[in-house]
Amino acid sequence: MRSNFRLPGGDLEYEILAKLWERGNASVRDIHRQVGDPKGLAYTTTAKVLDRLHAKRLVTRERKGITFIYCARIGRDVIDSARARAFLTRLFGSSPRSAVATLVDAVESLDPKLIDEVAQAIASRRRSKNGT
Amino acid sequence: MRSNFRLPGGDLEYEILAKLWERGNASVRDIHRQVGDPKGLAYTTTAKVLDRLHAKRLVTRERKGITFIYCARIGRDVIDSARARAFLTRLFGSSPRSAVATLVDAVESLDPKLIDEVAQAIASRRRSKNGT
DNA sequence: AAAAACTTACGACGAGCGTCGTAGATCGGT
DNA sequence: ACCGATCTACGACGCTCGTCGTAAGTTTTT
Repeated sequence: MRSNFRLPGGDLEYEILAKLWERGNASVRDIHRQVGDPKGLAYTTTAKVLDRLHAKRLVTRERKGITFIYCARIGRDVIDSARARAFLTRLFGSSPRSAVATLVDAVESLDPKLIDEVAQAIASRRRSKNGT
Repeated sequence: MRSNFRLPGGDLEYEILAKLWERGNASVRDIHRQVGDPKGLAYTTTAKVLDRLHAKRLVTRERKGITFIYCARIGRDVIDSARARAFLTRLFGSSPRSAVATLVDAVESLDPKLIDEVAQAIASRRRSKNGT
């Protein structure tokens, strides 16, 4: 197989994984305090999601007494790229060309300023590619 | 409420809707021949999806004898924009800035040529915005 | 030690989708 | 009129994900 893990498939999973990237490691309680609780979720919901993340091999966990300390196993860059590619693949479908314009429109409608960042990202990419 | 319909939530739904945009209108059989069958799906699968599309008010249908003739009710532009925004919103999460670079990377990794199209789309957008 | 608080394990439910199978209605050819 | 082909309706199943509740240990507090 290509990869050893499965992507976080939902928003909550991703958000919790993100918190793990941010903190380095954390217990269910920690994550719950920072993610689940503010959303009004039950403690066991947070625990369950962390469990699924573990089943997907996205995180490791280590016992510390009765508690598990979770830790992201896959880097943010890896997941983010894969996720972005997955989104784009779905969005582009069979006609990438026409989807590009739609995508740019969407970026602009979400936040006009972001367009400049896109342009900038492309520009710097080109600089580093074409020597000079 | 904001909108009168629900977005196609899955890839098959979207693909079938796309075929409807392409053809203007079609029966289940038509769509099945062009989408479902090539994928090895059962006829009733195609029918069911068209049914769900109808339940989501994305298509209209009109009886013609015993058969239904389906027709897209919402324009492709509307759906595509909404879909693109939904994707981006999920992808960006709380930090749009950093996600932009990831997105550009992903576009490039899928097809390097697409980057040029993005740049072009942005350029033309700017032209039409800043007079001149 | 007994009670209260906390931890993980696990089953469950609903909703969304892809996917069928079956049932009942209808059409068409012989 | 009858049989087979075709159409729609609908319930079902598997899977994913968010969401809980409960059970069963462990730790802490009193």
